[in-house]
Amino acid sequence: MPELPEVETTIRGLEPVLLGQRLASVDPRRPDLRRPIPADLRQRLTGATVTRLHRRAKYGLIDTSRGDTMIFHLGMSGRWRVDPEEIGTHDHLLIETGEGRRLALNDPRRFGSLDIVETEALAGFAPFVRLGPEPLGPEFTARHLAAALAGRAAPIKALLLDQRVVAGLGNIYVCEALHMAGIAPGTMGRRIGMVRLDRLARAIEAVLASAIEAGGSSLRDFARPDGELGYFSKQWRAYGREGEPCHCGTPIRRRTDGGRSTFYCPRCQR
DNA sequence: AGGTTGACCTGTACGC
DNA sequence: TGCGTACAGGTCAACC
Repeated sequence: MPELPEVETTIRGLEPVLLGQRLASVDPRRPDLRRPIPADLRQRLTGATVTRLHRRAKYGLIDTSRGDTMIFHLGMSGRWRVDPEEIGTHDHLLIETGEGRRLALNDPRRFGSLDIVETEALAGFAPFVRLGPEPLGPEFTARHLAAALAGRAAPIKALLLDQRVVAGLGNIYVCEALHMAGIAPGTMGRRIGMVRLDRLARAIEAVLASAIEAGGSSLRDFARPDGELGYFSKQWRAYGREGEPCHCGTPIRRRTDGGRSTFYCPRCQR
């Protein structure tokens, strides 16, 4: 679930619960997820007030009045549960706010992460150092793609999954953007000219924007205690649609690249 | 250096 | 019902 639009929607859903609130308790339930959870995370957050929630790539950022930022990554299976009735085995971090709201970071596969860094030092946080531009920001253009893909022989699908090229795309939205742009996933990066790169950049922006909008339109569902988000209406044109007709009528195909499924239309995507 | 592969974890869906 | 297999939205280290 968690690619850029899902993290963005998560941040927007957490905002009404956390923004301006004092963190009455912050309780890691295990020492690590994908990597160790900083031992001082609890102490640095407890009693602090949340001043801002934002996002970089697929990372959620929670700033506090003490000059710290908690950084969470949802991995493959992470989500925040709001006011859960019970705490389960995969609730790895518990938070209670000054007004008694409770949050649980739930992540069965534990591919996610939790970190805390000084807000001023965010740019130096190791996973951020080499990230490419935000796809919905001003630096992301066809020109940027041209520079990033110059001389690259790897397939465009792999290049778009590389967070150094552009930050925040995952398997679903790469498939969707390539389908929308009419580019075959196996095309070598260096073989894509400016006209198609321009189409690709706009497709990426459009796919992400509409996914965020779809999430945002049902944000009130976020706070359901079961944690089900309910807004993943499957409006995908290619992803998960093997055998179903593309808008051109040709059945969508699925293949495996580097262990990941790729969905594409063999007629529309060249 | 760039490109590719496998490992990390658990849950779920499906075929027999 | 039970068992085995395939697969899942992400990174990152280790290899050619």
